[in-house]
Amino acid sequence: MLKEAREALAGSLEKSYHLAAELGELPLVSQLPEIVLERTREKKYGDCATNWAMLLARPLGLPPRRIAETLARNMPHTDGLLERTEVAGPGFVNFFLAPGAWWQTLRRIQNEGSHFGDSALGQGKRLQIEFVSANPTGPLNVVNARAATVGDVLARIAEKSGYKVEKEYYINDEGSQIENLGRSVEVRLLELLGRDAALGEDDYHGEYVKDLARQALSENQQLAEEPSEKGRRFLADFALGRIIAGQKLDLADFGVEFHVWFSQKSLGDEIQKTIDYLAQKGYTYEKDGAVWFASQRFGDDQDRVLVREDGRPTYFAADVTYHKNKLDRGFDFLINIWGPDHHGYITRLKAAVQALGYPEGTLEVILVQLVTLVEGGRQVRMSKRAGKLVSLRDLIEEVGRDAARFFFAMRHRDSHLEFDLDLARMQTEENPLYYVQYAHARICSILRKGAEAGIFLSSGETDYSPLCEEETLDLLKLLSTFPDLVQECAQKMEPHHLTRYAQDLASAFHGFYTRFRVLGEEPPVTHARLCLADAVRLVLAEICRLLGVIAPEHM
RNA sequence: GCGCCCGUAGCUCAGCUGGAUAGAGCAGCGGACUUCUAAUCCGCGGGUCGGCGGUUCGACUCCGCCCGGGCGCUCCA
Repeated sequence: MLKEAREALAGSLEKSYHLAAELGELPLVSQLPEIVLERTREKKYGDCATNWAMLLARPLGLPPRRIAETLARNMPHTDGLLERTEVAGPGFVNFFLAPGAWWQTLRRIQNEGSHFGDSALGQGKRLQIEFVSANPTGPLNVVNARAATVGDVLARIAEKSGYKVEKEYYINDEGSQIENLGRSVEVRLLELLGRDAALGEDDYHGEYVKDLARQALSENQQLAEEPSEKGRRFLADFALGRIIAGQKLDLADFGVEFHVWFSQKSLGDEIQKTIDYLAQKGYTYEKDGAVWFASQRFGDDQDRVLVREDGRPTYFAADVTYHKNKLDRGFDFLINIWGPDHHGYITRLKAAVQALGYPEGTLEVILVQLVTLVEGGRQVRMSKRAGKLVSLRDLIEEVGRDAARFFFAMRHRDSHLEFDLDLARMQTEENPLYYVQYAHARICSILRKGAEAGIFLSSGETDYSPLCEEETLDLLKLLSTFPDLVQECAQKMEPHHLTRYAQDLASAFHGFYTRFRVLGEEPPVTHARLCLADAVRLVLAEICRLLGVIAPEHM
């Protein structure tokens, strides 16, 4: 139900208490517990219920059921909102709303359109979400794809919830993994030239490295000469450029666009400045020839090295600098999305953000768990070392962008995700994505058929009173929970509720569709049902937009 | 050894800051197309919520201890 209706009910309940107190039916106390109206799980308990009487039992010194009965009896009339109240169980007050309460929802959706469900939760605060940020040493894989989906969907949800959102990708284009990449390409190049060379354990074994070597050679024939430092540098830069370009392209085809691609290399001397800044604040010290950050002061279980004995800054030092850079850009909140292998890293980075002078909670790190691919009832074996990973590109080609995104958004981000490739490929009812999309297409079809017959959505006031059957009201009730749902997703930073709701809404509509006709009824009935169908269409389309999948008009 | 995540129906998973008889999808079985798309709908079965204690009117949910699975505990990134 809508927030307005909830607030109205809570207000009436409090009035009821004061009325009862005036009549001497209940003792008067000054401190009242907060009224919480919760959705009921079962219809027989009404549309919503409150445990307020149970909370009042102690302060009033009366049995909760008696309080509940008194409150229910004294409920003032709430112009057309409430049908009746009941007292049940240990002292719940159950509210049964009148149809008019649900018709309000429809009016709202008609007025607000795709803005239905928008909120001011974020108060215009600037939020940056950094995600994927994979090493630029190979194509993006399925775990990156999951992170990409979660990050992108969360960004859309946050935007709808009143945040100003920027999406950013951090390119780790510096460090030993880049050296390894350059060497790996060089080995493959030497192989192409028929010379002796072998990959080391830390090198990249994937097929794409051979491709890179081939492309580099055709681009720069001088590479066929004796190996040189210059040639080596060319190879590393060439590979890096190609890989990053490939990642950008894959993500774009996956529907994920970043506002900023931030190069680690570009931090340059900011790293030293950041270390100096921390030193000046007294958060660093020297030990064993290294410079340490006193992260234990901020709850870390050990201090961390910023500058190695040999004078090179650690990756951590660069990361602290990067986060200082982000904060200097004026963001109010930072969200990082990482894989589970980085979780030991969270405390020290949060410590750094606090050391830089920002309150706890400025940085939140979300971990997205691993993905298992299943095909033909069997797990698809993947090995990073051997370079046998299913890439994001493969996934897009295999199951399509929409199915991949929907499936990645479907599970709680903290749970391992089993991705059934066969199911994702299916274009039948078993596939939840098609189930949802079909509901949308069906409604579009009704609207088209209506338009052909000269029946259009009325722009003015609609008489909703024909919408009174149980299934119809159920559909309306579900629609009215959408704003709460979006807020829940935003607050908990959990996108998966969205897919579940989409399935529920599609299911409710399919049921409605089977039971009732929209077109061909008496004009008032047809008009009212057309409004309802269109409202469902709008909400489904909005969910698809948030998920980044297509809401098809035909199927 | 320490820390984090997970353990719910045959399978994959929900379960909203503690609420009433724990839900959905898939798989299984049985029905429904002369009507706006049957890519759909309706019905049926299925559970010691990993285990044991604790907190309270009430626990899948909170706390403690175990069991099982995953991951992390570098002057690597």
